[in-house]
Amino acid sequence: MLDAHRTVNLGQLLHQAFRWFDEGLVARLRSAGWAELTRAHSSIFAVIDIDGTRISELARRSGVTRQAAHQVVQDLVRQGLVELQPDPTNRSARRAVPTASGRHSIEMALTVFDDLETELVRRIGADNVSRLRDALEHDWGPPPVG
Amino acid sequence: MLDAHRTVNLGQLLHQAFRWFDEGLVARLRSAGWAELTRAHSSIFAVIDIDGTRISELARRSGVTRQAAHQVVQDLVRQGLVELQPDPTNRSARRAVPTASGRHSIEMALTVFDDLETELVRRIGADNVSRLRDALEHDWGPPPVG
DNA sequence: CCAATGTCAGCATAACTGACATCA
DNA sequence: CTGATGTCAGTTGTGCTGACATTG
Repeated sequence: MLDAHRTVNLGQLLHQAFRWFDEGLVARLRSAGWAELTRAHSSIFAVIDIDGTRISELARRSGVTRQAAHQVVQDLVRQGLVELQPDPTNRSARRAVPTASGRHSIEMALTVFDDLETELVRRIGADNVSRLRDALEHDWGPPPVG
Repeated sequence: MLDAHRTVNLGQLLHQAFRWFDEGLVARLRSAGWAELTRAHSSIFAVIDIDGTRISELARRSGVTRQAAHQVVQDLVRQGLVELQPDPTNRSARRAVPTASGRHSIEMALTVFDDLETELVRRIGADNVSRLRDALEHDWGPPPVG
């Protein structure tokens, strides 16, 4: 019973599943020409709006600090995938807005997401995938700390 | 349709779910006295056998390089949680074996895993959790690269 | 005065690649 | 000779905390 690796825990399983998607995404986008793609880039790109999003909002959505999101956005700017524009509603804020090239990359990424999910359906069945989605889309609330 | 954050993808959902478990685990083990615990430690501990495991095998199970696993094992040795013993079947190999203190930590971790899963059942229901498990325990195969 | 935002700097963690010695 | 294993060294990626200026 103490044999930890035999009793596979849910956290472990979720990690493996996440990596399945992450590796698939990065591998395909790289081979499609996005050479400098890393996980940090894709995780920001996964939550950006087509018409632009504040850095602090990107941080909240992707679950990292403002400073970490800032760094990734600066790199995406360097790669020509997003532009920083002033936020008309707040002069202390700026919006990260995808460029034409960035929008093209987002389209690619969304296509890859679909492909990966389709491939998963082929491998474990549509029922399992939809049940997986159902469970994950529930509100789990914050991780229990106490 | 290009609004990426509205169409939440499975990879994103899996990442959030993994972090739910990971943060819960680390928070509880830390407050139970394991001060130096990090994700790297727990991910190795999650796959070690009670009677010892080769470093290269730990690497394969946890999905990192031999060198990365080596580093974490060295740190676990420093913390007195595992010992390195010669492998009787192969003189170029060594087994990382949990100490008494290490076995105690593994027991704690397994208890926390159970608690977290129980808490999740309370939040999203037993049906959802068991369906989640079912889907994740299928063999997904390697991430599609081509 | 306070809260949110963006930014700069420094630091810690974690995993990587490369290289090499040992052993089956 | 080849392949697996362990190890050392160097490097990169990633996110963190702290601090500060600006804006609402």
